Amino acid sequence: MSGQPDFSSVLSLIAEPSRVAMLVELMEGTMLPAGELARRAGITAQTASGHLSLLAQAGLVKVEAQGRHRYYRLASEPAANALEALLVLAPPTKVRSLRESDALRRLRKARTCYDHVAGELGVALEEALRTRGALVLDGRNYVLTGTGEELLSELGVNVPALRSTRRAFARTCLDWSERRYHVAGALGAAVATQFTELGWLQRIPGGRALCVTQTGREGLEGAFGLRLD
Amino acid sequence: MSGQPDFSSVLSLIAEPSRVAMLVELMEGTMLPAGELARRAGITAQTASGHLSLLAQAGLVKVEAQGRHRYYRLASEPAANALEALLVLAPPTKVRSLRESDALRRLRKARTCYDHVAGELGVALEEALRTRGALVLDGRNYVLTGTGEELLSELGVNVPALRSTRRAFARTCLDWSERRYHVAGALGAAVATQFTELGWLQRIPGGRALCVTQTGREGLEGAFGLRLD
DNA sequence: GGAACAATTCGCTGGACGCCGAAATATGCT
DNA sequence: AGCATATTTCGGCGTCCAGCGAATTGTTCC
Repeated sequence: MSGQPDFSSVLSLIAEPSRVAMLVELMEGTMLPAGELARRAGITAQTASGHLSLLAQAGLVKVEAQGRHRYYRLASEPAANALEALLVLAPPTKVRSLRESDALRRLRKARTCYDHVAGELGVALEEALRTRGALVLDGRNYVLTGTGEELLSELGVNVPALRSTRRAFARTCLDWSERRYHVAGALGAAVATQFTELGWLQRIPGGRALCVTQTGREGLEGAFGLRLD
Repeated sequence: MSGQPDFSSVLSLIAEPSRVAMLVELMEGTMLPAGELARRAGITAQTASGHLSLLAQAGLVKVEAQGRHRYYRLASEPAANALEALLVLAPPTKVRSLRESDALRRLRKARTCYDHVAGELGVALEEALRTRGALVLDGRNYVLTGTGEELLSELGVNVPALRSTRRAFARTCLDWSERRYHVAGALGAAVATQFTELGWLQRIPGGRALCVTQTGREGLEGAFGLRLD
């Protein structure tokens, strides 16, 4: 009846509890895969997929395909602004449980992404390798230079063996906590394995979290000049 | 699992078509009786009554009884601000004016956004200043040139005083009705105040609607070459 | 090639809610 | 008092849609 512009369609899209939960997760500015968003919103992957499809169609989020993952992020600044304005109206913020917060912080620090190193450590490692001329970005892949092969070989990584496998040698992988790329593929996996072998990293069973040992701190600083907090 | 602040309850309340229509009507600042709101939203009195009851319960509107009428108005400044921010998300203006409400048309024309001028007037003002070389866009801010400072000083705006305040000098602000930028920040507020002081604009107390006086029309054309419909 | 995993599409169901008709309450007018 | 108007409450009806199970597509790993 009322010939008003359609305010409510976008608003009701945001209003739905699961959807707004996912949008809030994205407010941080990070990109998150669909499955992770589903988990955080407490819904199944199918439901989340439907929601994300609608949000993308409305131009609220944008998606970037990365292998079998699809990373979502907030599309526009007005969207973030409106969400912030809502904070004023929303009832007082409840505090997240400390346990969750700790887990999240640990994951941010260092974790495995499938079989390679991600998180701050993974990103820092990638950056150190590139600034040292050991690694060069080439589209979705990395090229390991002679310098890089020498450096990693000294640490016990058998680079020639990796090149002969059918698995992609060194792929870029997008990090959800850092929103930057790190090294995946055969090389990434081998580095993670070798660092664990050297006692630099310890995997926390049953999760993706990684722990950097004291030996690891020293080793990483010696080999790559990395200083970890 | 939902450790989130409860965005969705407030937002879904706003998102409903009939309710947002009534809220937009109230954005003008006037108080309206329940029956009038029902008529403008194109619903029956019973339905509107239910909606208004919910909105009042959520603290978005307040009610004042006068005789057998009950006058509703927006409850708070944060509520108006949140509406302003949310409307930015609405899809680009469709076929304008199928049967657009008078209130909405007035808000489109000229209104205050927080404390500065928005709507067609705000956008036209920004455009006039830029084409005259008085204002230059610089990311999220504007830079006022010497020409601009001279121009505004002639109208009685104390520009140097504005620069010494801690508030951002001149920010861009996105307009929901025009989908273009206008001038906010200390400068935007000072301009709105000064224009009101000069008798060019009249503000409806407690509301966002602005009225351009005949003096204002002449003054705006003389100073900025603005021709208003 | 086959298994595993991420993500999407489809079909269905149960619950939520906007809407109005009818009736009730409250105020104002004559 | 009697009638008209303004608003609210109640009960039901119809619709919309979030949610999940099942099946499909696409990618990675062995």
